[in-house]
Amino acid sequence: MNLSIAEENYIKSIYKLQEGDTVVTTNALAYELETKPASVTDMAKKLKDKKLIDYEKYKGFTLSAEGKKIALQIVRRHRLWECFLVDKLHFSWEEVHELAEELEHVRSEKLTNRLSEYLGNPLFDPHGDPIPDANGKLTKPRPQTSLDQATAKRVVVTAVTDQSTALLAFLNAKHIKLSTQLEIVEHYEYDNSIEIKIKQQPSITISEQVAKNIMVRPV
Amino acid sequence: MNLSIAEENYIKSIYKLQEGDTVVTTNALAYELETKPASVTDMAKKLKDKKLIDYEKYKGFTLSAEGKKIALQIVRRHRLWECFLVDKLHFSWEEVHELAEELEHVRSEKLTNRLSEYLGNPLFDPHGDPIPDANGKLTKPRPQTSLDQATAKRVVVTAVTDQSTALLAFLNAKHIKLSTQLEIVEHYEYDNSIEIKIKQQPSITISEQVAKNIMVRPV
DNA sequence: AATATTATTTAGACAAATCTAAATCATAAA
DNA sequence: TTTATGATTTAGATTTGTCTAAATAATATT
Ligand SMILES: [Mn+2]
Ligand SMILES: [Mn+2]
Ligand SMILES: [Mn+2]
Ligand SMILES: [Mn+2]
Repeated sequence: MNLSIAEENYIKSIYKLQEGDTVVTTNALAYELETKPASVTDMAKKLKDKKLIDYEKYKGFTLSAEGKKIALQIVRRHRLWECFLVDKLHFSWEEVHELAEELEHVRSEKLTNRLSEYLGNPLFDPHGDPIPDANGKLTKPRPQTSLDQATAKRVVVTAVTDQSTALLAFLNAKHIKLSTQLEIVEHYEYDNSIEIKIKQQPSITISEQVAKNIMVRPV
Repeated sequence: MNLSIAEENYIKSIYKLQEGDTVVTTNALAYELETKPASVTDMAKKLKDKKLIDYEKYKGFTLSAEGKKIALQIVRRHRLWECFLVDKLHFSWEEVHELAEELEHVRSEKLTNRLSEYLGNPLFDPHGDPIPDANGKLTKPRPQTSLDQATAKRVVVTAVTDQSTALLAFLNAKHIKLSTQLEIVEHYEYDNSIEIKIKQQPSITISEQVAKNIMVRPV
């Protein structure tokens, strides 16, 4: 199966939107890929012909087994490159997504596996997302809740849901990154903002919107 | 200047063929890029419009100053990725060209410079070719001759001219790589074959064709 | 149930990159 | 200097991925 970069991007986005097995709609995918619904319909036909998606007119689409396999390979490459950029080249986590978006399209199993080995076969990328192994198997995600739902007093950051540059830059400015330990000082009912403290630093208050996008686990 | 991958490949190939300032012909470039002369003419018009080459119908072409600058950036990325693949991921030198052919198209100065730094700002790639610095300046190539012209008795391998997988695989099998020290034992006039010895190993005889493509310097 | 709204598809067009076949140019040979 | 050969360009097509505008289907509202 020889896929173009465009086809790979579609496959990956369908995978992302589908979460489990929800049907993906034309408009949602167009929005995700910053393209137009008409273009999505065109591509849907191509991917259906290649048996990578199940698709009936007006009924939305989901990845086929083969499509899912390919999606996991792309996601694997994407997340491994993100690890490389952060761990080895010392990029900060909000910079790496865009670069990985291109690097992920270099299709070489040997390269991918060597890279993984070189990085110590990491299980999670810099944003806390699990990295599929060479067989496409995902590590079971660690038990986690969003920061606004957390009940424990001391938590550690495991992931960031919204990976917009804006949020990641904000977190960077506040020195909140993956594995950062937070102490939840106060939960203000008025606007659901949360006061948190990172050890050795003065406590800060973050909005509900931010807290919703920070995933944490106890201790 | 936003170039497509195809345009970048053309620029790089023109750079390669032009060596100094020789005019590049349509057919030569078509052969190099494994495409057809008609396609080259089409692209020549585009690159001329973008002022990356000087081109008049039927007169061949050369890179403009801007084109040369871009070529050097692509070459820099290509050779740095080759270093990465060999030094860090332990690929052998005959495998890396193809992968670098894709990785070179990720255009990010920051990534390129970080990668260079990470590798210790290497001056030569795994095939002995010089790596342009961030300003496009090339290290003066070391004084070298092809193995069949060498006069010194003991030489060290500095580059390989023909980078076909076939030759590189042959050299690999004979344990000849960059920086390998060779002792020239005998030069047979009959077919211009050369008997060489790598320390600790029985001597071997290589053909003139191979010797012509191995560059060496004394000591 | 009829109508309005929104989602999706179709029709037709365009740019990029390629190709084949035919035409044209440059030049080497006679 | 004419002719033959090879190199190069042009004309016209094709594929891929995209778009706008119009048509149609699905769904929500009255
Ligand atoms: Mn991508
Ligand atoms: Mn990520
Ligand atoms: Mn390339
Ligand atoms: Mn090289």
